[in-house]
Amino acid sequence: MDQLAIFKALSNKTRLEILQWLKEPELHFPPQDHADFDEVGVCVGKIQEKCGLTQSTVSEYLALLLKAGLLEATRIGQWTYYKRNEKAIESLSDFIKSGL
Amino acid sequence: MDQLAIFKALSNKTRLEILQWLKEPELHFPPQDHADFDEVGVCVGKIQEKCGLTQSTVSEYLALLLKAGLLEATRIGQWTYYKRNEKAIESLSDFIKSGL
DNA sequence: TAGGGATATCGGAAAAAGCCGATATATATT
DNA sequence: AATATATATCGGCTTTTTCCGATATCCCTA
Repeated sequence: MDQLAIFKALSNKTRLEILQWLKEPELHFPPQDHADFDEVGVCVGKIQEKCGLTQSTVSEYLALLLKAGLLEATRIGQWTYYKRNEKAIESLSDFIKSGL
Repeated sequence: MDQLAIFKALSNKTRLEILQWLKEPELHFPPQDHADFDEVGVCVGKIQEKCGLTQSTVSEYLALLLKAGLLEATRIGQWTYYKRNEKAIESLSDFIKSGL
């Protein structure tokens, strides 16, 4: 767990929002067929629409959050679904409380 | 509490280290006269020595952590002492656990 | 009130991050 | 195999961050 990489990933408004949207996908994204929110998360395209940034930027943001360990990715067909890594987020909280 | 400002403040190796050093000042700084670690913290000069960066840089880093709410400052004579704002750090941990 | 030490602020050069359009890759369909 | 769609990667321009030296401010003591 690279805390510096995690904090860098979190030090951007859009990336913070993405994490928060993914907390309750059904509240922030339209219903999706063929993929369960809780199981695999939300696909890149839907996240991109919500962000209002270009596809490449959002893809890079998601890759960064993934690399920091805050998200998990699942490829299904031509879609990549991203969801939160709740364990990592809890670990971060614990680290701040006792290690920071 | 501006989470984005907080994460930006934390997204730097030296600033992270400063926060961690200040957690146990007696372990990381030489004993100081006329000022209690627990009460007021550590003065800028000592933190600067430990960092190995210039005085201006460290002063700015401390100001940034202060502005983010993660540190508190006390001026005594010509010295400014900085210590952790434990309440803010705990709030951050809580925010990550339940709000992020 | 003059001088010295501690800290803060300013201006700038270099490095990194933010975002984009173009292009590449992967998968599905025909 | 050709095409279409979703996502990833690349190159580059712009903005922000990093970190410095110089200078200003604040406070103490002579």
